Amino acid sequence: MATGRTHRPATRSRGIPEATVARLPLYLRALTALSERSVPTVSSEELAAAAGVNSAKLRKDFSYLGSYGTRGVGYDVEYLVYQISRELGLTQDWPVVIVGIGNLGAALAGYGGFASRGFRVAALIDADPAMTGRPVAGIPVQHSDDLERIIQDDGVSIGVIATPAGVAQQVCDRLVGAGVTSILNFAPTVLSVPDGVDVRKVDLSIELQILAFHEQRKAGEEADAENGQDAAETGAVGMAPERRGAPAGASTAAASTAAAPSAAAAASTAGRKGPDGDVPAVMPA
Amino acid sequence: MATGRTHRPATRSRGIPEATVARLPLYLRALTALSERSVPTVSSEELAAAAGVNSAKLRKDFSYLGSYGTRGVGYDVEYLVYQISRELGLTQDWPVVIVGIGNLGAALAGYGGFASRGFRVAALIDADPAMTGRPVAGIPVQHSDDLERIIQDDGVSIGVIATPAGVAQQVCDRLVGAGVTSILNFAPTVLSVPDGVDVRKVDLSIELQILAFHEQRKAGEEADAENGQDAAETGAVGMAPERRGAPAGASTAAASTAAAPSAAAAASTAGRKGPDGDVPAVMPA
DNA sequence: CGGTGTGAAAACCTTCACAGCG
DNA sequence: CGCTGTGAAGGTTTTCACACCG
Repeated sequence: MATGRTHRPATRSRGIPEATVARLPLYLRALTALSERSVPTVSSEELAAAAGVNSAKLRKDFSYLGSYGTRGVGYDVEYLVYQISRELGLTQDWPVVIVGIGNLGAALAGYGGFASRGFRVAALIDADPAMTGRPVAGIPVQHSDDLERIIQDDGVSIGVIATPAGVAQQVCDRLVGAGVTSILNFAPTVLSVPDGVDVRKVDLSIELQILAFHEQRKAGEEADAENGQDAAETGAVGMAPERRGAPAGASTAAASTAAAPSAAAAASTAGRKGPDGDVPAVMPA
Repeated sequence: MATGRTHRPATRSRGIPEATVARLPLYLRALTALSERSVPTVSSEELAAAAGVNSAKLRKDFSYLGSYGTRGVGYDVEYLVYQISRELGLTQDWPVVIVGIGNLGAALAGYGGFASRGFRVAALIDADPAMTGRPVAGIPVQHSDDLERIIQDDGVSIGVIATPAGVAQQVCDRLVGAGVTSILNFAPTVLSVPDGVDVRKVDLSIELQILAFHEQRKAGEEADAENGQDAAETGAVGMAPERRGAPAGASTAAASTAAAPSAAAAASTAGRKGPDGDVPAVMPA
């Protein structure tokens, strides 16, 4: 799903499938909510609904952890919370450092969901000397010169990168060099890391792009009386810009973190709707 | 995956597999970078490396879009940028509203990766009157009373929810009611939406939990000379807090992995409805 | 020759449906 | 009876490997 390098071809013997691991946090969240409301037991059906999956999947997932339910009754909420927490490694405390204290880094620093799950923000690190010492979410920002020392002193094994893309790889290298073996990357870049280091990435714009894909599809369907496709190949195959010379219009912007415009720019050449600001993007019925 | 409800059992005829759609943005990013460096063509091998996938997968992915390469040569960078952009629906402008302007909402508002891919932040909306009118990332915050009007006036079909979990569902309902058909949810809650509405979620703490799982596994491996598993079922079945009526005496719980309180501990002590809960990045409702 | 495009095989994940147990 | 736990079926995704073409 997100591992940068790291092949891990098959999870060892008692391996829990990746897909299952990725859902355990969902179950845990739903269970924690039930626990707060002092609900003692829950059926696979109910819990599945609360977690947004179907019950067969949930039961199969739990079957990888062991037989923790009671037939005819359901699951003991507290017991399951404990089992899943343990499986996820949340019964221990994980010190985490966040590197890059911009808007996003600050948001992460203050995110309640970390602390409540055993993740302790051990340090905030930024390369800007003007930030040094300033408290963000109650934690003083430290200068990146001290990165290695901080990692080692606190025994940090998980690092969060929230820097601009341009420096993400070198920050990553330093983190890894200092002993970090898991990285959560918010910078829109592919990080390369040695074997044994896990990388997961979160790219805010990727999710939006996936939504746009489906959104576009919806729009197309409406007007798809006889037209076979999304006008994909209908008459489009030959309508690309100019293959060679390319538009190259308003490139080179070097916005903040992100890459470049060009994507949408290329479109302007083609026959699509006007790229102006009033495109009626799928009006509701 | 992330769809809250929405079955979509099979993508229609000309359907591109979901897994492929999810990777198109990665390719696009890599291609955009090449385009900026004026690289004219690229092989599947090179592009795959830049995008962090393997080349067979990339070629298969592209084969769903059509035959856009040249055997013996590779792919024309500009041409591919255009084709992928079009496929993703990025050749048009997508107005987006962000609801909940806390730390995270503010970070999203200023995120360069949106604008550069055809997403225009049409409005920032918050329920706190004190925020109203205040510019964030250059855009004035509007009050949530005007939510419906804003959506309709701007023809917004994509909404981003960055509110606390507690109000996410009602914000969602209002967005959908006003015509939004795609939602990107940052609140740690399962949203339910009517058919035809897509929901994708990003949960910052889930990614960390998945990392913790693997991190724990690494730690276990080191000391795994003869010990079969993570002590998972070895003798652990009876070692939960108190199970139902089970004689809690057995095997001193928490002896192995646990020992440190935190997530599980806090949860099992019942009560706890406290402070943080699951709020993403702040802000009152 | 070099590299794409793609059937076919393998791996993985989800769903079904029901045996079996509390 | 009700609900878990799970083999087996079905579907999707990844990988292999090679035919084919510029």
